[in-house]
Amino acid sequence: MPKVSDAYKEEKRAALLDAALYCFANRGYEATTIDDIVRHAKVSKGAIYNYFKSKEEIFLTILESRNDNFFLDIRAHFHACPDATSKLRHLLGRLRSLPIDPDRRRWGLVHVEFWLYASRQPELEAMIERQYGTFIDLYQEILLEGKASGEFRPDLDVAAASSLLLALRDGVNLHLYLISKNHPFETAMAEMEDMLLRYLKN
Amino acid sequence: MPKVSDAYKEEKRAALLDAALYCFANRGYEATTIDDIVRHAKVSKGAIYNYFKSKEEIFLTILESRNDNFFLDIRAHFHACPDATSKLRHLLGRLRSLPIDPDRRRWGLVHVEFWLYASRQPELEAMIERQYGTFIDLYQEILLEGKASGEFRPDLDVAAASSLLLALRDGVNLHLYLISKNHPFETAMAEMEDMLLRYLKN
Amino acid sequence: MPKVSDAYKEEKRAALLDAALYCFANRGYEATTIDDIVRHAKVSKGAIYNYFKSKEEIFLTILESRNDNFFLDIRAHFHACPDATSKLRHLLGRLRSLPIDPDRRRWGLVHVEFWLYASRQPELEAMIERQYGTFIDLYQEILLEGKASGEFRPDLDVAAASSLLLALRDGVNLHLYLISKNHPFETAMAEMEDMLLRYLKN
Amino acid sequence: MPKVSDAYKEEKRAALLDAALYCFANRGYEATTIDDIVRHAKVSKGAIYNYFKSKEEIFLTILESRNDNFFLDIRAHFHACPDATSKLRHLLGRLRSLPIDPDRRRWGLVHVEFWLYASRQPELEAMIERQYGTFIDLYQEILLEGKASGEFRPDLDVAAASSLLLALRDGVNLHLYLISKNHPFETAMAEMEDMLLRYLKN
DNA sequence: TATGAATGAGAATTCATTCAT
DNA sequence: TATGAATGAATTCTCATTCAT
Repeated sequence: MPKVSDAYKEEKRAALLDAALYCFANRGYEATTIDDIVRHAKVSKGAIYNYFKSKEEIFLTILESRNDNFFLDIRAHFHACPDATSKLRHLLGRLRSLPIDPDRRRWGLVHVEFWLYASRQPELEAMIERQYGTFIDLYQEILLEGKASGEFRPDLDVAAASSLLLALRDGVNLHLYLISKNHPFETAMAEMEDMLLRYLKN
Repeated sequence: MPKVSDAYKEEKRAALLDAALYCFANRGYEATTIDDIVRHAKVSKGAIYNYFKSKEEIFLTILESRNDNFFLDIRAHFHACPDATSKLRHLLGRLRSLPIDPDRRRWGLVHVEFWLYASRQPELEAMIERQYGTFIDLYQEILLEGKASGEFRPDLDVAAASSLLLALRDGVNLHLYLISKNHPFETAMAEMEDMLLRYLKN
Repeated sequence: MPKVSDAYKEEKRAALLDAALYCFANRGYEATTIDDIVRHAKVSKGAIYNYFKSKEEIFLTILESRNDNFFLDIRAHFHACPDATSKLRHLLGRLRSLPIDPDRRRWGLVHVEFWLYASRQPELEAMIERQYGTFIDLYQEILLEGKASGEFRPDLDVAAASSLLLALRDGVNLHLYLISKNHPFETAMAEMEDMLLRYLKN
Repeated sequence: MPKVSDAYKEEKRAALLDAALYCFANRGYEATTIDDIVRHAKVSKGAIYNYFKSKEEIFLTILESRNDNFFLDIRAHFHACPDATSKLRHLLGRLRSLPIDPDRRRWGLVHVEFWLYASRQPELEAMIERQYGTFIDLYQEILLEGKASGEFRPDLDVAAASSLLLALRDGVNLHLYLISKNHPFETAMAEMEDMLLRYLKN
């Protein structure tokens, strides 16, 4: 049985994804070559095709996995949040930590790159919609909880508000990624919280 | 001396830019080849290099020009706006018209692509900062006018608020570009206006 | 009769040759573009083809003309030379002046470039042979005169010696063109004269 | 791990260099295309870039290697030469063998082409100077040995004479490469030896 | 004749993927 | 499975020459 163990394969696969992630983040998806990735993973060029059938598959796998992990992480943190407001604050807090973490900033760009990439390819539309839907659901859940608990005003339009919040989050993300200088991060974040709470709480 | 008129050259240049714009919008900057552009412009491959020295120059020229036109257009409309609130409403109104215009939607993606592109190339950083700065100035102007006229609350942090508004706008833009289905545009826009006015007016 | 005067045409032709000469010398034949030449001549790109049918023709015309002028110049100087030895010294003196004249050094490279170019094209072989023959004739003439006058030894093999002298001259030329640093020009030239006279005079 | 042996790679590399050498010799460096080389080497276009990073690198590699081999060969032959005169004769003898070997003649032209090429590119100046210096050293060594042994006259200016000899050699080379017809090779070579010995020995 | 825009056949190089070992 | 050499289509840009005006 010359077949290597599944654990070994899984490990190698993960190492390849890590290497790809590193390269995508630093150079961008298009600019990253298979050579870059295998060099980084210390693996031969042919080997990578035993694990993924194309560069695109690597890209999509990473995106999916990061998204999944993101949600797992969020959910874990939510356990410690007694109410909707604190959940919202937790989400906003994540944005706050971005400016000081260059890795996460670089990664944000890859996410945007994926959006662009996917938006040109009809067969990826479903993937975008799904990811988008998952976020919308998360926000709606919080808003509904807040309405139920009386934290947020009863006439809040949950569907519209959640898509608005998501847009705001992504816009702030985008600017954080792209604009590095002379940007009043701290106060802008505080203002954002202020604005949101005025809007949600009445 | 039968050299062609300046008008002819200008026209041809514009036609090339149009062709490039069309291709960039449909395929994206990276994916668009010079061949695509010249085929679309019904021009030989060499001809385009009489007008632009590289594919990148075409890209940047389009970006700059669209940005300039955007501002001219905005300023023109502002003349009809008596106060800061109506100016803000005008800006928000532009977002509203996006969903029904597929061309503008496609173009939004090219804009985002430019941000990504520029963010990887240090020599374009200045261009990003400049474009960003121009928008920030526009927003600050409105907010200051609103504070002076008493439309907006006197303790508004203009710097933070303008960067917040810009982020919100770009986030909404992004989602409009990317998410085409099941998106409650209309109500989300109304909510956005509601949220902003609550925040600005107190 | 809309035909311009022949004098005008001749002038323009000369100006084009001058411009081409300048460009060839500075960039080399291959690297020089028609655009370079017309830009330098302040002439339109199409015009040059009214005077020469190709870039190659310009090249060959210049080479021929420089060669002719060279001989005219030599002959003129020879009138002041009473004997073979002084003629030879005059030719050697020309080499001496090379190191201090950057223009002539640059031009030497174009000559070599022509040799290379011509050596690959059978139809130019005749031109090389002709130019070579003209030089050989010149040297033979001097050597014969020197033998007749008793300046040079009577058993000198004029045919072999002239081709030897020419090779020596071109070798020195080549090194002068190519090697710019740490080259003992002055003493090497004196040595060359010494060597030649020992050889010729016995 | 069935990666090919180093010997295989070395062989392939050598085969590519041979193909390039063949093409450069027949068409010249500039005129030779990568397509020419790979067609000759019966290899795909991409393959060559696994061995060399550019056409220029191929060129320089060949030049360096031929130069190195030349010196190894010379040194090997010198072991059989008892004195400076015989060493000098050996060097002159090499020139003699040129006319009958068309390959070496063709190669001489590529060498000259390299000089031209290098003389236009500042970063190659060092390579020229180095190769030139190696030759000068070789000649100086012989001349010094000849002076020490009393073969050559004691007042010989070694620096000047070596650069003179080198120029003579390259001039003769050049003419051999370029002039194929009606050239009294044999007698010219004998004359050259005669001239040199008169000059060196007094 | 003069102009310079247009042409289009290359040129060097890249890179995802394949495949013999 | 692993290796990395091989493949070759695709890409951007160049430039001598042509040609409509």
